[in-house]
Amino acid sequence: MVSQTHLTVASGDEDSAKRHQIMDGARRVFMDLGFDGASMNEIARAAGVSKGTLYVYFNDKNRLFEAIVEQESLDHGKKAFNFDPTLDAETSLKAFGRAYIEIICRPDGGSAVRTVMAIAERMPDVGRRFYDHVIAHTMRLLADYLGARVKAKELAIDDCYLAAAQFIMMCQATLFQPYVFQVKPAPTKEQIATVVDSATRVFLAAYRARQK
Amino acid sequence: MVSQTHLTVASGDEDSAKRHQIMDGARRVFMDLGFDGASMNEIARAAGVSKGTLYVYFNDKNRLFEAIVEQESLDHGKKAFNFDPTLDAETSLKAFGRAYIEIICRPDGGSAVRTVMAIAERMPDVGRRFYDHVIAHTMRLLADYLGARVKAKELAIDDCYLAAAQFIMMCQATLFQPYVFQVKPAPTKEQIATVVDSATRVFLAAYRARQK
Amino acid sequence: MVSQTHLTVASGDEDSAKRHQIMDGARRVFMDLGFDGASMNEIARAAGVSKGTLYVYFNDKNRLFEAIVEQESLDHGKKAFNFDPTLDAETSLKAFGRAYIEIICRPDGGSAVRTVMAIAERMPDVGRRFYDHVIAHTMRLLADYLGARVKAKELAIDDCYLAAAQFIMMCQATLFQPYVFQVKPAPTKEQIATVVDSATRVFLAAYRARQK
Amino acid sequence: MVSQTHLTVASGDEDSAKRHQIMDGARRVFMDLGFDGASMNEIARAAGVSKGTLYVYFNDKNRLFEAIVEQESLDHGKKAFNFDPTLDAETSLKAFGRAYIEIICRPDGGSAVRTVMAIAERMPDVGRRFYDHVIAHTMRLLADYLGARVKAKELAIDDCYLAAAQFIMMCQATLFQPYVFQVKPAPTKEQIATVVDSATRVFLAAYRARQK
DNA sequence: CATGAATGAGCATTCATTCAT
DNA sequence: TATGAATGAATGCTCATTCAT
Repeated sequence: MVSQTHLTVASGDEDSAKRHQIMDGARRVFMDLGFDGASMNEIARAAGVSKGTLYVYFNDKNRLFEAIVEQESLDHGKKAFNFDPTLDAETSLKAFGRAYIEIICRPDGGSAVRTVMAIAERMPDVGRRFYDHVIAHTMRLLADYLGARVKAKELAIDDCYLAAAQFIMMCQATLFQPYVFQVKPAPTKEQIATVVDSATRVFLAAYRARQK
Repeated sequence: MVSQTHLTVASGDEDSAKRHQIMDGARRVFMDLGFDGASMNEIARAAGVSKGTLYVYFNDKNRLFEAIVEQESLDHGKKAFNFDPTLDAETSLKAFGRAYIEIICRPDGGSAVRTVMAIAERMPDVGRRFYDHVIAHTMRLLADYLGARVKAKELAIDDCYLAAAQFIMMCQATLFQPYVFQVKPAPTKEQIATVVDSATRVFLAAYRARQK
Repeated sequence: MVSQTHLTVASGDEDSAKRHQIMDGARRVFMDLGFDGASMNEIARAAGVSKGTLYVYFNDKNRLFEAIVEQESLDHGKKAFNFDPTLDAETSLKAFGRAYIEIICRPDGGSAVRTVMAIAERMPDVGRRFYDHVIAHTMRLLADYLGARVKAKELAIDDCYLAAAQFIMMCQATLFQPYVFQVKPAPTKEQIATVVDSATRVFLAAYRARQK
Repeated sequence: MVSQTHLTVASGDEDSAKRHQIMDGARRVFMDLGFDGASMNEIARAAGVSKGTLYVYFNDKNRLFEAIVEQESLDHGKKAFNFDPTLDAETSLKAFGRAYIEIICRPDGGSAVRTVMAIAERMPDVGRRFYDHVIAHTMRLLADYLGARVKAKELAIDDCYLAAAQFIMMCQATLFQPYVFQVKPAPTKEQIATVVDSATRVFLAAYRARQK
C-alpha cells in the first residue's frame, strides 16, 4: 500500500479517477502555458475540481508538474517502437521515423518537449529524467536495433548510439523546429514521409555494409 | 494633451546608450531565468538602472523581451558563417558545423533557443521571427553554399534546404539535447569535433557527386 | 427531513467516550499551538477520529475550544486545594503555594493560561469564564481560608480576597512569567519552595495577628 | 547608512514616516487580534498603505511583528521609573507601583503583554526579548533601588530581585488578571491606589529594617 | 530624463466546514 | 454514526506597472 500524499491519504491510490482527472486538466494547461504561465486556478478549472482538491492529491505545483512529466515519460516509454531485429533496415527505419515524428509533432508531444526544456534550468531533475526516459530511451532502442543489423552484416556502424541520434535528428529536419517555434502547424503524413525517406536514404548511404 | 513618446521610440533613439545598457542587463536575466522567471526588478538591477527607466525605453515586459530576441536574431544573422562557395564541401561543412554547435551550445546561445522555444506558444510572433532569423536563416546560408557545390559538381543534391537541415540536425546529435535538458554541460571541442566529423562523413556519403 | 442532532448534544451524551476522546486530542493541540495555530486536521489526527466526526460532536472550532476551556476550568475547580480551616496559616500557605505553582507551571497548566489569555480579546466569554472558574475561584478558596484564620485570631486581615490575591501573585514572582515567556523551563521543586517560603514569610509578617 | 530592507532600500531609513505609519497601524491590529488573527490586508488598511508597501518596509509578517514588539520594548524601557535612591521606600514604592500598573493596564500596554505571551511558544526569541527588556528590566530597576535602601539601612532584604518581583506582582493583585482576561475594564486610579498602597504596606511590614 | 516609492491584481497555498456514502 | 473527499474563501506574499518628484 503506497501512501502517496502525506496527511489525508487521498482517495485510494495513485490511480484514483480524481487523480487522473486532475492530471488530465493540468497537462493541458501546463503544456499550453508552460509551468509559470499555468496558474493553479486555471488548472483547477480545467480539471473540473476545486483548487483545494488539487492539494489533496499533489503537495504543490511542482509535484503536480513533476507527476505529469513523469507520466508523459512513461507513456512515451510504453510506445514500444516495436523493432524487429530481423527486419531489414530500410523498412524498419522508415516505419520508426514516421511513428516517431508523428508522436513528437502531435500537439502534446511537442508541447511536452518544449515545456520541459523550458523549465530544465530551474528543475534540472525533471529535465534529466524526461531526457533519459523519453529522448535517450528511444535512441537506445534504435541503437540496439542498429546493433542487431550490424551483427546481421546489413549495416556497418562504429558508434550505434551516435548513428541512432543522427537518424532521429535527421528525421526532424525541417519538421520539428518550425512546429515547436509555432511557424508551421504539425506536419502532414506526406511531409513526414518525404523527410523520413530522405533521412533513411542518407543514413543507409553512409552506413549500409558494402557487399562484396 | 499630445502624446508623442508612445511607440517604441523613446528618449532619443533606438540606439541610445541607456537602451543598450538595459538590453544587455535584460538579456542576461531573461536568458538565465526565462521570461516568467525574470522579474523587472532583477532586470533593473542587472542593467544598473531604476525600474522606472525600464518603462521609459520599453512599454512593458513583453516589448522588452521582444526587443531582446529581435536583437539576438540580428546579431546571430550577422554571424556570417563565411561560406566561400569555391571551397570544398568537407572542409566547409566541418568548419561550419563546429562553429554552429559552439554557438548554440554556448551557455547564452543555448539559453536563447530554450528561452524563445519556451515562450513560443504564448508569443507566437516572437517564436516565428526568431526561427526565421536565426534558425532558418542559417539553413538558407548553408543551403545556398550547398547549391554552389552542386553547381560545381562536387555534390549531388535534390533539395538543398532539406539537406542543409539534415546536416545541421546531425551535428546536434548527442550534443544539443543533453545540453539543453541539463543532462550534460556544454560539450568540449573534442566532442564537437567527433560528432561534426561523423555528420560530415554521413552527409558526404549520401550527397557527394559520383565522379565519372 | 427532521434535523435532530443539531445542538451540542449529539450521538448519545455529552459524556460519550468519543466526545472525551476528541476533547483529549483537541486539548493537547490547542494548548500546544494556540487557538489559531491548531488546525482541525491536526486535532482530528491527535484525537484519532476523522475530521467529519469532529463536527458531529462540536458545531465548529470555537465551540470545541470553548468546551475544552470549560472542561479545563471544571477540572481545575475540582482540584480542591483542601484547605483545613483549623490548620495554622504558615503550614497551609506553604502547602497551597507549592501545589498552586506546580499546577500553573506544569506544561499544560501554563499553556492553558497562556492559550486562554491569548484569545480573551476575541472570545471574551471564554476569558471571563476561565478567569472566574480557575483564577478567581482559587482566590476565593484561599480568601475563605484566610477568613477562617482571621476568625481564629491567627491573622489580621481587612480584605481577605485582596490578601489572597497578593499571596498568590507573590508565589508566582520570578517563576511564572519567565516560564510563560519561554525564558526559563518550568521551575524545580526547590525553586518553587524558595519562592513560596519567601512569599509566606512576607505575607505573615504583614498579616499575622499581633498577639497580646 | 543602515540598509534594512534587502532589495529596494526603502525610503530612507528605519525612521521614515511611512515606516512609522505602518508600525502604528500594525500595532493596533496585532494588539487587538493577536498575531494570527491579524491579516496583512487588515494591517495595510489600518496603516493606510497598500499591501505591497508593507513588504517594502518589512520582509514578512513575522518581521513586522518583531519590529513592533521590539519598539514596544524600547518604549517601555525608556519609561525610566525615575528611582531616586535617596528617597524613602514608602513614597517611592507607591509612586512606582501606580505608574507601573497604569502602564501595563492601559489598553495597549496590557495587550502587548497578552499578545507576546500568546505567541511566545512559537516565537521564543520574541518572548525572551520582550520579557528581558520589559519585565525583567523593570524588576532590575526596582531591585537596584531596593538595594540602595538596604544600604541606607531603611530596608532589610536578602534577595532584592525576588523582593522586587514580589512587590510588582502584589501590585497587580486583583487588577491585571481581570483586565487581561477581559473580565473588567482597565482599573481606575482609585482602584490602583488601593491595591498599590496595600502592597506597599505588606512589603514594608516584611522588609523594613527593625530599628533599635 | 531618471528615479524609486507605491500600488493592487494576481499568485500558491491552507483550512474550517460540508456532505454523499 | 462515522467517514474523508471536496470545497472555496481567505491568507501571506510577489511583481509588473505607475507617477510625483
